[in-house]
Amino acid sequence: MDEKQALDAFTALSQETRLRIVRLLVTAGPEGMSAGVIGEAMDGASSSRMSFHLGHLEQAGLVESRREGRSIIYSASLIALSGLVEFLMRDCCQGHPEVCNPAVAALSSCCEPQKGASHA
Amino acid sequence: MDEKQALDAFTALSQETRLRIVRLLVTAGPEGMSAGVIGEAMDGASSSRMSFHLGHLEQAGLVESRREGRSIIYSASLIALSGLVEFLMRDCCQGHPEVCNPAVAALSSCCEPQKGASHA
DNA sequence: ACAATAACTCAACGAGTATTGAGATATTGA
DNA sequence: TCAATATCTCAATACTCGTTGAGTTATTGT
Repeated sequence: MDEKQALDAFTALSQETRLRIVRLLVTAGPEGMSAGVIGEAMDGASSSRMSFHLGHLEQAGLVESRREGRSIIYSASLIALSGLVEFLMRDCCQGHPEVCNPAVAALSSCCEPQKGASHA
Repeated sequence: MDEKQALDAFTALSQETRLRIVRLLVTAGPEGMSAGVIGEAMDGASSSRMSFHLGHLEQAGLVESRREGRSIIYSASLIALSGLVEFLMRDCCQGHPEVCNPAVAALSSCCEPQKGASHA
């Protein structure tokens, strides 16, 4: 994750519809959701609007897509989201681990950390 | 952290100068840096430009300021950054902890997690 | 092949944003 | 109080972004 990628990701996340899409796809997990189903969840957004935002998110690397029949299925890229978090918080505790730990605790609360997870 | 706060934060982070300021302040820790010193680190940005971006970041809740003599000292709000991460990644592993752990590992690598940290 | 469904592409409009430069406010030391 | 330093405020400009509506491409079942 370099600065340009991070800027693209934050730009993508700074728009209401796109932020909602990403959060929806984060909860949807690896199976993802079709563009049409996502559009209905976004107050019935038009197809061109969904296409614009989903394309934006894909170009920013935050979501991935695959075709399944007539539908295109989108899913969140957890790798990209992790990289973004790491980019933003890198070197957050130079000499002060206590100011950084709230972020670790917040993210750890999402799921039980497995001690075996490798450390990029 | 609600949706509006998150959108403001991502908007603030989606601009090159502001993203650099936040990352600089994250590494600077709680002591922070003066507006002038930050401006010099931003390729000598003009004072009005720094004021605009620092004000934007403060309004978004990502940085805090205090006056010290003639200078105004800015520091990153780790609480806000943690809240943002948690908002983005909430419910990231419904039934699939393995897809969420890379994010935890990325952030944990920032500093050694202390097992005592309370879990918001 | 044809019709229906799902999603994408494109051009145009209106709204919001970053930068600049000049000027104003706050603090300090002599 | 005066000059110097540090930062903020404001108006004008150019730039970027989101939405809309019409049209296009891809896939499926008959």
